[in-house]
Amino acid sequence: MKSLHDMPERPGPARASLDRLFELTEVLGALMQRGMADRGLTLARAGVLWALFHDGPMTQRALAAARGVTPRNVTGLLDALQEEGLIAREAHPTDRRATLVSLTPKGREFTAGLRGGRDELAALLFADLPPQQLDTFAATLVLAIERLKDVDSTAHA
Amino acid sequence: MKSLHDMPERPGPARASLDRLFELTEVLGALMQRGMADRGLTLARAGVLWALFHDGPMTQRALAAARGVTPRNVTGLLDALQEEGLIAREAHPTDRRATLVSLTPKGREFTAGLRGGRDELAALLFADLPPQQLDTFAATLVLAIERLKDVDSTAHA
DNA sequence: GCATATCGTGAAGTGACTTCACTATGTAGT
DNA sequence: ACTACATAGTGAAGTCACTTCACGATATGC
Repeated sequence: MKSLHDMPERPGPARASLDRLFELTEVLGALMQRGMADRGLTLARAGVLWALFHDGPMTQRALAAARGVTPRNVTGLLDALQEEGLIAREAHPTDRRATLVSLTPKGREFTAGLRGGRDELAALLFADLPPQQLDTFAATLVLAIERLKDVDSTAHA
Repeated sequence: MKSLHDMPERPGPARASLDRLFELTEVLGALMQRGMADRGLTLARAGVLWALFHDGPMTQRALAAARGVTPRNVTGLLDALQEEGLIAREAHPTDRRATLVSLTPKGREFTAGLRGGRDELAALLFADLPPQQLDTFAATLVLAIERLKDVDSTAHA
């Protein structure tokens, strides 16, 4: 008969894939961090710029929700970005408590550069792959993301 | 004739896959961080434990190289782990400058728990996938990791 | 109007990380 | 053996992301 402990001895394809995922997370994270450092800012600050680029001007509160961090943290990140001239704080037209954050021209230019870098990297990584392989890859990624989010939400309960 | 700007308008499968990768990096990172926080420690500290678990006792210098951080940082992480009773510093048998770091029984127990959690997650994510899909996925991951490392090393030049 | 929720921010603190300087020790080179 | 140099770990000081708590200013519901 098969022992309950037959499986754990061999890696198994599922575990191997997850380990690859961990490795990729590390490498990709490091690469992004380096890329941002070369451009003179940090991942957290770049994330704020990216959110503004995608969704347009918004309040700091909305930005905090979009980035999943505390409002207080957003204040600090924006202070730095404003110092660099990449974002601007304006008065909110109707709510005098809130400030409306938007990209300056310089911020827009910078963010367009980011987008270009991303597209370049995407081409470098995947452009030469057979469409079917890339499809399978993307579909599996989507599945993994979905299940990970599930785990996270049930863990919060 | 086709304009040079035909392509950038559509996302394209390569860019979509890379964006998924970014998303997964975020979600997986958040999940790991939460998992470690629940167990009473941080990602950086857990990484040190994991390295010791895999490669056995080693000097702080070796640990720094294995984790890709500065030796000074290792000192701080080990201080915390030693406080928790998860690692022990012993005198190096031949080199009196170095300290040999090893897992305590408590540290080994803890790390075995981590491994169990990883295997559980792997099963949850991938166990029910057709072998061929998982193979394609893993192979593409390996390719992406390899190319990312390439980019990083050439960028260092 | 008055209670209450919300917006941003000062104050204070944590964790991961860095660089620089310094001591203690190993390793040559002559 | 003695001098020169590299290496192991750590104290000091600082940066960045992030948190919680408290507070003043405004909005909003009743």
